[in-house]
Amino acid sequence: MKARTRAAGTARSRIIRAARARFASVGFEGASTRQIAEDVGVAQSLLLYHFASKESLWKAVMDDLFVSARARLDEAERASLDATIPERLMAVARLIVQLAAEQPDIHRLMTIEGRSESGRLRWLVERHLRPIHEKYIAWIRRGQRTRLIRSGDPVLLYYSILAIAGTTYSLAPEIKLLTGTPSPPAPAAVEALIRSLLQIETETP
Amino acid sequence: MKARTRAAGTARSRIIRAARARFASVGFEGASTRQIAEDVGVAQSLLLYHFASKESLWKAVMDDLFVSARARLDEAERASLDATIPERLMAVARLIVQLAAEQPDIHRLMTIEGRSESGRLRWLVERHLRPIHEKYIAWIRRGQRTRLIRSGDPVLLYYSILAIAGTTYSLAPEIKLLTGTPSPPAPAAVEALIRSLLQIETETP
DNA sequence: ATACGAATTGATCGAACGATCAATAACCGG
DNA sequence: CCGGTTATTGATCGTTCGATCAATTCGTAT
Repeated sequence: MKARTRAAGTARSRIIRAARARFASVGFEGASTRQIAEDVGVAQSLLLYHFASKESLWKAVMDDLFVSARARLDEAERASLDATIPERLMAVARLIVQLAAEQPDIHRLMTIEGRSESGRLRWLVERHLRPIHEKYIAWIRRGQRTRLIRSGDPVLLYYSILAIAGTTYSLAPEIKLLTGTPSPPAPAAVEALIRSLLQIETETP
Repeated sequence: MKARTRAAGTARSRIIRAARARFASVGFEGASTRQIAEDVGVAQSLLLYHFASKESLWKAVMDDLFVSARARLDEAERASLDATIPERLMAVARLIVQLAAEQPDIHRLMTIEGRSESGRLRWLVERHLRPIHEKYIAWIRRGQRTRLIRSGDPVLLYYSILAIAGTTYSLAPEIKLLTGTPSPPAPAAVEALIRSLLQIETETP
């Protein structure tokens, strides 16, 4: 009955992969459904058969991205259930760095979309960002109350984590051109920087 | 002979301003010369009269942005000539935060373009980014040699400064939607975060 | 005032855009 | 092997894209 054919699921998911790359590269308005279809090797009309419109394709890309990201975040949370709040936060930060290194597209997509209060941004905030962000910002607040995390605007601290992790890998081509270094910094180095940013280590200042 | 008419200069610069906003909003490929011309209130053909092509308009936007930014950076350097290296770096960082707050477009443009080793990125790196970045990365190295700045990859540290300053203000719409807070963090708070990131304050760990 | 160069416009080109639709190919339970 | 659902294609619509060009207005030096 509901059994998805192998070929169909494959085409659909390959379209999503190609669309993610295009959207991250040239933005929503700059990406063309014809170009994406050509990347995959299918007709452009197939794209609009699986996804009713360019916008719903974009939403499918974001869903695909965040569903898997949130699953891994939940896993990281469960694995650190009996640690202190700062260490649980670092476990999450470690995964964020890892995700940014694996898929720099995420950060590019977010930076491109976070620019204005568009309908797409509103959709993204309510559907995916709010559940994630509010939880970890609350964590930061809890850590600050017990002086285990440095003081300061929790939102600023949280977005600084995302910023460092994201730009390090999303600007890799620029950094490579600039320094000649072929490979970006190791996740461990980025994680160490975030740890010192939050001043997680000692109990009292 | 060479005297530029007032109206001409005005139209040209108004086109540059509108183009910067559009490029920052929807990227190079997503921006249309017609839309930019409409924003300014002139014919689309005037746009291609002042700038030979869409790409040369983009380059004019970048030149305009970086010429003024570099002038202010030079000024900040001169004003801190007799301070220590870490404090000179913080003077520069302060200005970077200020620039990011005044013109969040800069960071969006850079994130969008820094994505791939395109011709435009190469042009930008050689013409503007390299002279700026290499200087301050060298400053970080000098500060690290005398233990006045925390150890670690200087490139990672430098881009972390840009990342924190940039995303704080370029993602302001997203943060506003998420938290309801109408105004982004004050530059002073961002500057303080950067200072602690570089661990500028004490002499020995 | 007038003549000349710079600024600005409107019309137009071929190409590419998102979207729609009818026709065909592939799949699979009976 | 058949019948119906699903997947895929090719043709086409109206719109918009970057670019070109001739025609027109504007500003200023003479």
